Amino acid sequence: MPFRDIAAKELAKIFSLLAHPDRVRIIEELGAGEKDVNSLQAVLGVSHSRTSQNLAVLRTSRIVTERRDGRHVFYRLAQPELAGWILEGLRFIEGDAQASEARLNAFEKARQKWGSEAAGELLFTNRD
Amino acid sequence: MPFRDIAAKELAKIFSLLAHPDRVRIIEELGAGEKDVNSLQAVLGVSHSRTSQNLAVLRTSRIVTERRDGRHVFYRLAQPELAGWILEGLRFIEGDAQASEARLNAFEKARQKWGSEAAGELLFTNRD
DNA sequence: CAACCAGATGCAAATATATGCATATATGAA
DNA sequence: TTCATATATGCATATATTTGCATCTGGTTG
Repeated sequence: MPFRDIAAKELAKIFSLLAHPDRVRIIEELGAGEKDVNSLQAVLGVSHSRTSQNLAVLRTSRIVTERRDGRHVFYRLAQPELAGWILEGLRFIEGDAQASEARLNAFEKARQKWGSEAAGELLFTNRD
Repeated sequence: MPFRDIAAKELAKIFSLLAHPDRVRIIEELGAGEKDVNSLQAVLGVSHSRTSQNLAVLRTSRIVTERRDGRHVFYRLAQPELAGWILEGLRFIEGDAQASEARLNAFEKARQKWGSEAAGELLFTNRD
């Protein structure tokens, strides 16, 4: 298999790891610093099982790493720039001229929110 | 639904559009300029139907746009920077310290190859 | 010119495979 | 035992891949 195909396959796999709302949220949350499972679950507003399962996906693919402290397990991004890269991806959504007003507004808010926190600072400091 | 969730959902959807080896390849090929379906099919080495259907996915989500000329349909990236963004994603694969030698080599080659073409120039001109 | 043929592309149905989610159960530390 | 987290199972849904057919276009031939 040519290297292009290998690379495309690997990259596609990475995209598929990110192709889940909960996991996007998790990565963005962790962009602000490490958090334990319980905090994440509370913020996401989903079941602990679901949170744990999605963390398992990210952990298995080494997108996040874990640190145990007593009964709590704290997760952090293995590569913090990843959160920044994901935020940058928001640009392409915004760039979609056909996007609905509501959608654009949602992203504008999201960008302000996330942009003012942690990883967002990498990208949005000199924009707008 | 809070805007964070909307945004995460939309972004996850975009990731899922990219989470396919053929589509990654297509985007990278189109990063070098527009191409017709036949050329893409030849380069990818997959059936025309598969090529067409993956193009449909990208077309429907307005990641690519089409232009008809005679019996040929030429596709191009709606947002050329997208290819650059994807290439940048390669960094996170390379950054994975656990990655196998073979995998790293494949990516090194891919980076050189793609990096010297079209969209790659956006990113890799002042690196290495 | 009309009929026809072939290339290029799109689309659909059938099947295979993968993914997500909830429920239930397990581990492990205090 | 209880709290925090992880994993297993089973089912529903979604996605991918192949096969076959429909459509459109341009050139060719009668």
